[in-house]
Amino acid sequence: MPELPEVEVVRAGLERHVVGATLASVEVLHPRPVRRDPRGPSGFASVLTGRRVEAARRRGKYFWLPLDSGDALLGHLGMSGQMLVQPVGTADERHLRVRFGLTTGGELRFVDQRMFGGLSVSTGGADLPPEIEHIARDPIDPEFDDDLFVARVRKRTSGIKRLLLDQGLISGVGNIYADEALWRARLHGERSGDRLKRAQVVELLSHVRAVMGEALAQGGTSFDALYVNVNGESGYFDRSLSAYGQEGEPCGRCATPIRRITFMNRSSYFCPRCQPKPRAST
DNA sequence: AGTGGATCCTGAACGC
DNA sequence: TGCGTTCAGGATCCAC
Repeated sequence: MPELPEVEVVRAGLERHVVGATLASVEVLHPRPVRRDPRGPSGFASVLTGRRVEAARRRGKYFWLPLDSGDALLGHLGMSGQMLVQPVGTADERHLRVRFGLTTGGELRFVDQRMFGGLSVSTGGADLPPEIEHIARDPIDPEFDDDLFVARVRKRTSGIKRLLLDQGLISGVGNIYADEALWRARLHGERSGDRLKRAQVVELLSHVRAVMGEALAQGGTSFDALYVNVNGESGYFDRSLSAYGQEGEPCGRCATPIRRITFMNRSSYFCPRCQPKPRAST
């Protein structure tokens, strides 16, 4: 489940291994991953063929490769996507969806089991693809505006976990790191934004940064074989998790068993003692 | 405009 | 053994 640290590892891998190469061939093996591209699979392939990759950039969990045409190849890994650079002749991965032949030798491959991710060509999107203009900066971005984030959170009545997952407010935070940051901040995810003190939101933001920073230092999180970076190497961070996936395990602070509840059709893990559920009036 | 729930997708894990 | 159900979740879509 790639979150921002994993996507940054992928971006860095693309920068190192793909920038400077020309896409000599493009082969779409499944239409779904290019569903966002209005050109369709064949148009996607033809507009990319022969283009040179000039950079590798990222905002939140999106990455894009500006091209010598002024367009950009925009991508998102979804839940299970991978960008792999493989030698020519490497056996096809079971869920190989798109293959790019590179003039530098080797192939860039988009592999995605569940196909929540995808690729598309953004017209004139070299600087910031218009498709992702609504995505906020991430908290690692030097231009992230802390005061603006705090102010916006404190005007919203949604639960703080939903706000952390709102990519228009803050990008790059997924389910796992949201739970970890909330545990560190001792906040229940259902606490409404407008009822949090300014200092509570500031502290929560610092925990989000810390969790991301630790994951980035370790090369991203991996919980199963689904996430692999651009070279096919998995990152490991899972031993550091305090809340996510820890149902029934003792809280690291107070030893109360961690609980799991369903939220937005996914799981939320929290300590019922350190992170008390808000009362209806609070 | 903000809110909250549904939806997409595959395959591993689970229950009977 | 086999078949059906549940679960995982990022981003988008939609009704209110």
